[in-house]
Amino acid sequence: MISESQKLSRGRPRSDKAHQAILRAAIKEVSRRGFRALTMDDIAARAGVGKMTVYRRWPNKGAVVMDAFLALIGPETQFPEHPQVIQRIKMQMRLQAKFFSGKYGQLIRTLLGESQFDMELAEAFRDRWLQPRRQMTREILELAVKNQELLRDINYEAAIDLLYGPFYYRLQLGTGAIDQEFADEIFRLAIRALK
Amino acid sequence: MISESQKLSRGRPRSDKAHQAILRAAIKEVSRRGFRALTMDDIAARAGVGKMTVYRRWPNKGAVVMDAFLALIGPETQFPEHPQVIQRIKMQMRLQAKFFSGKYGQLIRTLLGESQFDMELAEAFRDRWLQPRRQMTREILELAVKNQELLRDINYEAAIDLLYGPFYYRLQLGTGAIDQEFADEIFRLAIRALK
Amino acid sequence: MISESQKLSRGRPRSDKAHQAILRAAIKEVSRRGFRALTMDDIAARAGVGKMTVYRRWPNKGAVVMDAFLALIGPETQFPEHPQVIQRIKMQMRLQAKFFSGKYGQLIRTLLGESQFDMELAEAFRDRWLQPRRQMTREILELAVKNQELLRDINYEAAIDLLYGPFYYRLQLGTGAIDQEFADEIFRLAIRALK
Amino acid sequence: MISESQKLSRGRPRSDKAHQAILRAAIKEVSRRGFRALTMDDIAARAGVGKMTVYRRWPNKGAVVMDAFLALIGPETQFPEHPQVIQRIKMQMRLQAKFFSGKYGQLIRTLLGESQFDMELAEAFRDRWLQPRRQMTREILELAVKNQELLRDINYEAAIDLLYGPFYYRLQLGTGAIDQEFADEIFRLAIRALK
DNA sequence: GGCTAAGCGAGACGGTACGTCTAGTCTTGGG
DNA sequence: CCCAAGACTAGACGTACCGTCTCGCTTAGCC
Repeated sequence: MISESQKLSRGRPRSDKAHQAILRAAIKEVSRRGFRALTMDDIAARAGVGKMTVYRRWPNKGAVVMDAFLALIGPETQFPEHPQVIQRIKMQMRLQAKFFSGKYGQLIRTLLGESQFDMELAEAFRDRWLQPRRQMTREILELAVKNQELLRDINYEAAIDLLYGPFYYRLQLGTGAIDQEFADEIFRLAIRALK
Repeated sequence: MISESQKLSRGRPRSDKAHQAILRAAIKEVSRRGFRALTMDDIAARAGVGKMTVYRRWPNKGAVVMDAFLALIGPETQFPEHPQVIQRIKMQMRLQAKFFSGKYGQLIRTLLGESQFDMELAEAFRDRWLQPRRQMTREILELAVKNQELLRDINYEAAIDLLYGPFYYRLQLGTGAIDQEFADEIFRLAIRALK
Repeated sequence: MISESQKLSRGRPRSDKAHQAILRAAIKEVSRRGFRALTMDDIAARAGVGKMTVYRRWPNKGAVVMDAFLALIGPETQFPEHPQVIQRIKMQMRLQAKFFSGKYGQLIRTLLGESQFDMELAEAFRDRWLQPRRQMTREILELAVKNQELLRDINYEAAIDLLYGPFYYRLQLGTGAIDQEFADEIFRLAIRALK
Repeated sequence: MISESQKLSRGRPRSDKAHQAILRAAIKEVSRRGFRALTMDDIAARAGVGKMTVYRRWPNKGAVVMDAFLALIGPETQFPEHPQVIQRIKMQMRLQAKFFSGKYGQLIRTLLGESQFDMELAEAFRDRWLQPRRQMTREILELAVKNQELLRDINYEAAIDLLYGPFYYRLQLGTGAIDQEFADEIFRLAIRALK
């Protein structure tokens, strides 16, 4: 936790309005022009903000766009409820398929690509996007094991890689469509491997 | 073949020495400084070559490095022979695990990352690196089906994604080690799904 | 006088301590780093004062430094007494020579240079530094005329320019040393022209 | 001398067209907007040139404008011919008065002001603008001495300071008009001191 | 003794220019 | 027509400073 002493900090407090404006501008501009063509000047200008205000908060455009992405669309792609627990995974995989092939698929590819050149970005992607979803998947798998829907003694990490690896593979390599059919087939195969 | 028409071209022929020097320089520099920090000037200077000479042959640094990569390490990671055909996949997956976690893993990550911003690079990666390996895998799977080592009616594309997706996933996302244990586990699960 | 109307102002009165601290900081920092490298942030920080407190009192760093300069060294370089009135000018020119070639010569150059870009600063320099000295010189010259030490019908403005122009010329252009010898020679020539 | 070996230098030679365009742009823009408001981007844009091309040749805008000034108007303000040699100085002083009070007077003030903050600039001003004129003046004075128009044993440096100091003093301090009357009066007084 | 207006230190704000860097192209003389 | 060298245009980068604004907090004089 950041200590209370920082609450006592003096001087003008950072503007939340500027913060939000920057995130909105980042998403808007990255959608309009793509990540590479996007510039910090663009973001600042579109947000009606000085460049320093952006750099005070984020070290580079990758970090801005990552934060914007996570703030905006993090809350989506939840695991829907379902009486039969492993079906929750299937449902979420269908959502993910739709998500990856839609307008944000390109954005994820971009962030993932950029992460290869920026360790902090990679860490943020892992910790704030990937891990929460892996954790949820793991809990569901554990429950399914307890319900005897799946084998005991699953290697959970490998199992999750098997379920989701193919999605990111197709997203990045473009070897085929990411649609409901694909999601269902991967789900079918992976579950077959675990049952 | 395009060679004959080039024989007719007038003027000084392109120097193969320069070509090789550029590829060597690209590999050397990309290893030393990383892809992002690498510049075309670096490559040209290290190769003792004018920048024009590089641009005459490749449109940007991604393309140079991709070519250097494929020329250097394309021949490796073959599918070893094995009497039981699906074991050839297992063997190759072990090789791939070693390869991905070694010094060239970083390079692949980089090229893959850069591909997200450069369609031509992505295409080159798909066509010259990925597809030959997928094709080989497919032929082996088809042979295994014929030998009744695997089920009939396999969705080959999905099957290959299931086998290799987890490798690229771990390579890019860094969610775990890529070692022989991992390779064997993914192989075991995927084959179990197909048998 | 404006003082009475200010007495009526309500609220917290301006802190004289802050005022003095700013002037001291300005002199200290401008000596240490030079005028160009000096920033308002520097001055405020060194004075232990908010930037607002500086800007409430002066419009820019030129004005601060000018005030600091005049407050600090205004009282110096007086015209010494002498029974033969024109000798007072000679004495003062020697003082000025010492002053211009000493540590404050650089500061005057700087303020004069900055004045070329700032009308208010130029005005302040003229009205608060130059004119009092020109006025004093004029009175001495008039007295000398009355005493028949000099010709009647002197063009006083031109005469003063002749006396002091060479000092500022050497100060700014650096064409030679500004020492007692120089002062005496200029004095000798100028007086010769007026006698 | 810069050695001949530089003539052998390889690569594309610096473009004289760009060089001239930059100097023209600098003069045009500095006249239009003033020195402070002028920016390197302006100069480059107006010259149709990349910023690097400007920075490759000059370290800052002061240096560009100084070079532009000297290239453009250096050739002017010569010493006219006259049968009585010291009259040549009078004539030149009238030209200088016209020059200082005209459109380039402001530019000289500016360069002189900027020189207070930039040693190289000050040096350029001294060596390339001031010294040639001082040298010419000195030669004329020496000739006048030989012709017995002036006293023997003149301190030439002080004499030149006496002649020209008042011009720069009025230019910089604005204590009065710089017109023919002023020029003639300063000339009359200074020559009276030397005769 | 409480009210209220202005000043206080701190530091974030919008803006602008800086000087550096890289990309990809062009221009030399020479092979 | 290719080569090495290096200058070219274009434009993003991240830093610095400007002069203003916004906090929570004094510090006075006036009721």
